[in-house]
Amino acid sequence: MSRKSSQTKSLQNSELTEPKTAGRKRCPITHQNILEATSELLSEIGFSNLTIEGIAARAGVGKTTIYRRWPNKASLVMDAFLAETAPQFPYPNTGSAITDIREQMKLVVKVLNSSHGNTVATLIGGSQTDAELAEAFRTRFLALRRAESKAIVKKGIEQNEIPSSIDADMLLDTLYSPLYFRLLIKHAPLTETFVDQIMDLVTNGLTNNA
Amino acid sequence: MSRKSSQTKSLQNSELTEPKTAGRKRCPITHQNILEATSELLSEIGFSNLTIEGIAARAGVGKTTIYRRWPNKASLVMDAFLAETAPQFPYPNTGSAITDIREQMKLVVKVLNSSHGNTVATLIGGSQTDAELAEAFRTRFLALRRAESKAIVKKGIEQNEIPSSIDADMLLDTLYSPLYFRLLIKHAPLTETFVDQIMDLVTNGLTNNA
DNA sequence: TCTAAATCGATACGTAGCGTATCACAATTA
DNA sequence: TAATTGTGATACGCTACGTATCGATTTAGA
Repeated sequence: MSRKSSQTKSLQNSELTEPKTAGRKRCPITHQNILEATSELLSEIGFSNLTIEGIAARAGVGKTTIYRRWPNKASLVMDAFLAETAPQFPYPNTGSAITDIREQMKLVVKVLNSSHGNTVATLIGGSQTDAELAEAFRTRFLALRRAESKAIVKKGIEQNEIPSSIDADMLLDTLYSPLYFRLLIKHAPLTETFVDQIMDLVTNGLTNNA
Repeated sequence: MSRKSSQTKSLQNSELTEPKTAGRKRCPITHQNILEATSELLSEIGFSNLTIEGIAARAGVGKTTIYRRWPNKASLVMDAFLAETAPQFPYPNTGSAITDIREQMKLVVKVLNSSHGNTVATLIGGSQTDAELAEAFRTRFLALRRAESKAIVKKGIEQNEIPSSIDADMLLDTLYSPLYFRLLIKHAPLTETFVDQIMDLVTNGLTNNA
């Protein structure tokens, strides 16, 4: 087991405190090319059909270089996905927390209906047999949006739009899960109308016939 | 391309109208052994790690025999899954439709928390890169339970528990998706309490602070 | 009873991608 | 200049794919 000193190789964002050692640097353009090739292939053929050799070929890079920089496919794919998708989910800020959430849900629908949707689906799919990918998806993607959403729920509670007895995780799961479920199963279309229906149902309730 | 006359090979349930031709019969015990080996391996290692050769070895069968009977892995896995799981989701019949659904959701939680849960997750996961598996999962598994559920919703509307304006598919997606989402993402536990919270939220609504 | 048809398990085949190792060369630092 | 590290190329053994072929076995019908 040879020790490679500067090996980053992780699911966290790279390059925090480079130890500054001798030797040739890793080319950042190569890094970019690999991430782009991964993104392209991911949306074209999906996670499980993705091969390191295929990515290397598309990026014009030796596959050794990829294995040197990422410990596994999941890690690479997650980096590529986040680099591309992180700026895609801005949170609106209207006066009402409920309206904020409703609008954000419609934004999620837009993204899930774009080419990114297939990627998200394929990542959740791959997570079912790749524990590292699953962990990366939870901590590096979902947890971030969940934290934002919880802040809005908190605002809603302070503004008396949402009862303080409500469990935020439960509420957010109830609102957002149907979007992901339709993305994954494709048994019914994923539309903005669907968002409105869910939101109306959850705000008014069945007994409060709207 | 040699023509094999009696080849069943489909995602529908086999043996409808056997053309009754000459030649040796397919051994039904072999059939059973293959399905059982598939179920075992599926819950042990998941869909995408499953190999036909592995199944053949476990079942004590030549892999040719499997390829002769099923067109692909998805088809075989779906047959194995349904043979094992079909009788697992009985619908309760209390007086109230809402209560029926609540109890059935708790039953689903039980199943998803059992070893079958891993299988369901792995099937949905595999569906993201296998269109045939996806189609089979929708039509041979989900559609059946969805039909049952819709009947209960209809009963609920007739009994004035549920407003007639409600879209049944939307309602059922809102109720059940969070269960599957927690199964797939594993970001929070899947409990009967969770079911109660969802049901309370959807019946009372946010404004009707329960 | 004999013949044609179909299944059976076993085995071999070429193909693809895995992850590792080794190479000569290039870039960087001390 | 010398030591160190990254780079792309190539070769390695491995596993599973899906197909083809084999002799043996079971079955239906003439």
